[in-house]
Amino acid sequence: MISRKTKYALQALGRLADNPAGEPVLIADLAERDGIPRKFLEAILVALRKGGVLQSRVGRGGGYLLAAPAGEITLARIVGILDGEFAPLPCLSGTHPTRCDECSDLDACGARLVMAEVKQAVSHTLENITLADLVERSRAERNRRRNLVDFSI
Amino acid sequence: MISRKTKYALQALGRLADNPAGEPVLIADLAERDGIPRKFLEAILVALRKGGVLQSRVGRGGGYLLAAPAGEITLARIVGILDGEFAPLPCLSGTHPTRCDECSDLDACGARLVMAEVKQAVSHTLENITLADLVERSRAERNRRRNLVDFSI
DNA sequence: TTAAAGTCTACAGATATTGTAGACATAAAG
DNA sequence: CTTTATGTCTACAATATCTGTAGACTTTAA
Repeated sequence: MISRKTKYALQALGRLADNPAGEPVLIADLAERDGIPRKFLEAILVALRKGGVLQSRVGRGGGYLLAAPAGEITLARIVGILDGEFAPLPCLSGTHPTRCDECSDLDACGARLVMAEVKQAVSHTLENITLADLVERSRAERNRRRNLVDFSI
Repeated sequence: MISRKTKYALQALGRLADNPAGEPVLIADLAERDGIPRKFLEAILVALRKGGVLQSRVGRGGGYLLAAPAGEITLARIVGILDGEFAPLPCLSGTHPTRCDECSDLDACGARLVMAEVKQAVSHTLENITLADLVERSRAERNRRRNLVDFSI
C-alpha cells in the first residue's frame, strides 16, 4: 500500500525525530544507516521540505532537521506528501475527484459507498499517529526486551 | 489504493448480487453495463471463480453467479484475490513476509510498528463489509432520493 | 578560496498494470 | 451430430508508475 518512497521517508524521519533538536543530519548518513539509495532519498527529503515537514541547511555543517515537533507530524501528512492523497477510488479523491466514465449515478454507486468507509477508516488511523508515536513505540519495544534480559540474568 | 481490477470486480459483483439467485449473467452484459473492457473483465471473473467467490456455467445459457450468499462475501476476500493480501510494508505480509535488507531489528522498527496499526485498521474494515452491504447501501441511497422527490411533488 | 553540503533537471531501467487477440473447450438446442 | 453460444486459456502489447542514477549548480562555513 505505501510506496518504497514513503517507507524510506518513515525510516529517515524516525532517525531525525530521534536526533537532538537543532542538530542537522546529513543525507548521506541517513541513506547509509538504512540502506537507502542516496539520490533517491535526496528527492524524498526535498519533497518533505517543500511539504513543510523538514527544514534544511545548505553548506558546511548543514543537513536536515524536522520543521516541527515530532508529535505534530502525522502519518497522514507524510503519506500525503509522498504518495499523494489517499483515495481508494478516483471518484473519492478530495482534491482531484474523477468520475468513472460509465458512472450514471455517482452517489448511489455501491463500490463507492463501501470504499468511502474504507477511506474514512484509513484516514482516521493515519491522522492519529505521529512521528512521536513511531519513535516511542520503537523505544518501548527495545525497553521491553531489555527488561526481559535483565530478569533472565 | 485499490486497482482498477478490483474496482471493476466490485461493480460486476454488485450486479451479480442484485440478480435473482440461480440466473447466470453474461460476461458481455456485465462488461457493457459498466463500461469495462470485456477481455479484462473476463480475467477478473476467472480469478474470482478460482478464489471461490463465483461459479460459472459454460455453453448456451451459461454465465456467472455468486458462489455464496452476498452477505458471506467480504471485501477483504475480494481485494485479497485480486490485489493480493493487503500489506502496507513487505515485512508485514502474512503470507510472504519479506524483511528489509538493512533491517537489523525487525520488531523494534518504528515504521513497521505504526504501519502494523494501519494494516489492522484496514483489515478490520474490509472484513466487516460484505457484498450485501454494498448492494444495500446503494438501494438505500436510491430510496432516500425517491422519498425526497415524493415529498417535493 | 576551497570544500562540504543541499538543489535541480533530465533521464534510464525495472516493474506492474491494463488492455487485446485469437485459438480452444464445453454445453445446450435443434 | 452439427451449430451456436458461451466461458477458458495462453501469449502478448501498450502504458503507466515507481525506482534509481548522473551530473552540473548553488549556497554556506572555515
